[in-house]
Amino acid sequence: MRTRSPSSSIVKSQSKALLHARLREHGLKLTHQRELIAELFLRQDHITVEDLYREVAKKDPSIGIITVYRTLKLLCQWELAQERHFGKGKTIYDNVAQKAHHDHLICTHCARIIEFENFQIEKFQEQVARDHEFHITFHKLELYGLCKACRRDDVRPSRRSEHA
Amino acid sequence: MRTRSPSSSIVKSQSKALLHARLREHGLKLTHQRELIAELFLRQDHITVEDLYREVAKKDPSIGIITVYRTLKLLCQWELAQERHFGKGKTIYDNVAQKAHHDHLICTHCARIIEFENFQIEKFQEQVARDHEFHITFHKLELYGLCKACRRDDVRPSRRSEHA
DNA sequence: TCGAAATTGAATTTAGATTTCAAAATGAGA
DNA sequence: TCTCATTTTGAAATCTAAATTCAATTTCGA
Repeated sequence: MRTRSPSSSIVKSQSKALLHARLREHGLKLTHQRELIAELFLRQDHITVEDLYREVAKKDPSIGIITVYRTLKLLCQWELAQERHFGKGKTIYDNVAQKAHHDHLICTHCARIIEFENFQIEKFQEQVARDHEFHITFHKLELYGLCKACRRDDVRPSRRSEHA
Repeated sequence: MRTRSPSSSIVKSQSKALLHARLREHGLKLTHQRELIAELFLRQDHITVEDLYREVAKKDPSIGIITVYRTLKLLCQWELAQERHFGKGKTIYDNVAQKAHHDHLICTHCARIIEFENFQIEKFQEQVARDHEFHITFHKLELYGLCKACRRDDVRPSRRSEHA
């Protein structure tokens, strides 16, 4: 798991304050479970429930995976997290608290996910929306294919073949 | 369910020939189940397994939903269909046999799906891929928000209703 | 037509996610 | 600080889409 640039103690106090504020806003209680789950979640980029649960369990094995589900759901409501569904598998939760929206290049061979931002694309998306009198609240752009490393390995696209 | 412009008899014979060809290529057998499922699938734009199963059952109630799953999976392998996951719910299968790739505007209120194509966006996607030495095989772009009608209704986000 | 091989459908299984509910924790007011 | 209504928790049960298993059936080349 990648670590963010700010030291984790800063992230920790920031995220705790953020969490506390949101909880108060909604008349909810600050439990140590929520605190730990949110802190660990906000420290990384994107994670599955399973993986976050595993991280949480390292610090406090008494916390159940259901609480992880529930807390992530809360974070989504408050737009600190966002659900993402790559394929039919597990849901991935993106940390959207501390950085701008980004899109993904997804390697169908090694499953590596590369993030990118492209202002031009966003601009044309807005144009499309205007053309249809549509109001965009969020978007998802995923480019699937082979990453640099997997192209070099000359892996022939195992099951899925060309399409673009 | 929308009907395509070509008369269904043309679609039927086209899809039958297409299916037959693909089956032969892969040494698979042409069963009347596969024929019916593929024909009904290729006649529309996008559909869930459940809905396609219901359509199939109208013509032949003896066909099981598992066969619909299996046949759609085959169609995906041959790129006549493409899996799509809007949210965490059921998988939607897109009919990609007869038309160019398109992207989607998705209304989070009424669940209406508007298709669009934008050459400029595709161009910049290619640029992004080049920058990362990535080879794109396919992509998914979904713009979520409120459609024209739902904006006008000044609706507050409630439960989402049926597909248009 | 025959028979090997593929396919089918029902039942079972898997896996992610949600619901239920009694017990425990939280926090606002005294 | 203490009390107690309210919220939250964790385990188990449940739900759902989808995959797997397997005996019976169908297909298709010889």
